[in-house]
Amino acid sequence: MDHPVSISTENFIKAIYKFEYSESLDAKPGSIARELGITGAAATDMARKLAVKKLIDYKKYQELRLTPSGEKMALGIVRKHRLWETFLYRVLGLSMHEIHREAELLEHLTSDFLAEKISMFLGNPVTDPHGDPIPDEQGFVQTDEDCVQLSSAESESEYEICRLSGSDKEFFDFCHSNNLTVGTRLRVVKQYVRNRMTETEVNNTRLLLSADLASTMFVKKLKRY
Amino acid sequence: MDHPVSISTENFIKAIYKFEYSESLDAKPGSIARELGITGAAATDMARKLAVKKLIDYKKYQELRLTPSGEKMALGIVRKHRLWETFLYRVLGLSMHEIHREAELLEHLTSDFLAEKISMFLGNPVTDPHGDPIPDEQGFVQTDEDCVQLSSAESESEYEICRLSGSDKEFFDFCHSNNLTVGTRLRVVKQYVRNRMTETEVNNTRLLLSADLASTMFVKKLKRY
DNA sequence: TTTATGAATTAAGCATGCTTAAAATTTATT
DNA sequence: AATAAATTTTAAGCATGCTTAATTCATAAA
Repeated sequence: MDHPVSISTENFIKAIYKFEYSESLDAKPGSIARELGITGAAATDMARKLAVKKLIDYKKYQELRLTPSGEKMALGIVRKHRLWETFLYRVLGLSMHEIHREAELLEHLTSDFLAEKISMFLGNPVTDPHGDPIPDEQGFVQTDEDCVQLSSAESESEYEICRLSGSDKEFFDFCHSNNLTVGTRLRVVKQYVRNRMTETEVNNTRLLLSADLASTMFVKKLKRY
Repeated sequence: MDHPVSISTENFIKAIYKFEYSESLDAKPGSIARELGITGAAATDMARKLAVKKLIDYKKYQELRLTPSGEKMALGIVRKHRLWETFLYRVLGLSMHEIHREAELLEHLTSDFLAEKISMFLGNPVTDPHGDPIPDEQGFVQTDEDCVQLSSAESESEYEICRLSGSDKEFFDFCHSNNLTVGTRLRVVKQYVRNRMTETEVNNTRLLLSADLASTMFVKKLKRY
């Protein structure tokens, strides 16, 4: 009953998953197409096919939504992706942007069997090096409710970085040169809603971050004791 | 100049490579098709396409032969396969038949970059757990000239197993239950050429091996001092 | 409310990698 | 050497995953 699917399908499902749970992005064919580097026509086409396979719910001109079985598939892919990232980072010592690039490929040809072996080897980690949660074997994600996108954090409050979900080298170069890592403390100065920017103070430096950037960074309110 | 190729193409190239250097197998479309589980028609079709891409030399009704660039590609895939096998065996502790199954998939989505990292991590090994040689980065294979297929070994001579190139569970079950590992000593009693069988004596036991089996086992003449 | 703009959809077409069925060719057998 | 058997090739067809171009639809602006 568990027919294997193509790499294209897996990437499509993964993109929908990503967009479904993003506040700033919608899961319409156009966005998915942009994400995957294909035309909108191809995305519509794929949407129809995946609907037939009961992996997504699809009504014309509406947003794409994963069915339970589609979501299960997405979580399986995300699990493999993040396990590989953790493994490549911890064991082979690859850098943050390298692990993403390699995991992006390996995730598709990794058996459930191998994923378990990797997970066990790593001591069944619950987050990857970015701080992103790793779904468990049953697809259960341990979400940190206190963790919000920096772009929607409260002004004039103290936070601690809990996830840096970016993937490209530029992102990590930026983080590195500003001493931004998981655990770094910062203060949200002001949200410029209209201009889609977030002003923060980190290490005595003011940073004005675009919403695109600020939405890949997750923060948690700092509780002082 | 180094266009990426599909997984189907990689497997096809790899099959030709395997058959080209096998004494008992020919590299004609039919054999390749059988190996890959596709029809002969599909194999002929693919042969024409790969010839256009200058990866193989192909003349109708003739054996398929890799061009230098095809061979380079084959060696790259074999390198990744054997590096993964070694890695999965040593690091994750998978068994002999499991490493083959997983490496068979991973090899196709492994970048040259990652292959180097794995190789370095392992201390640039020159053979995998089967004893098969791992081509180096430039595609150079360190072949052991003394190592021959058991099926073509000399009668009434003492040998030592240097490679067990099988891949399926049954093969390793057989090896295990007869105490056959790399390094095991054996005596070739007689080659039954017509009936394609090899008679050996190992651990005081007579074994009659089919040519199919005996050609996946490589042995080296024992030099006594 | 009408219209303009952007997005989604449909339609037609193409390359890949297969299939089955029929024809051509080689190889083996007698 | 003639014929039978096996293999290879060709031909036609199909699903996948894309493309471009034309069309339809939704929405936001006038």
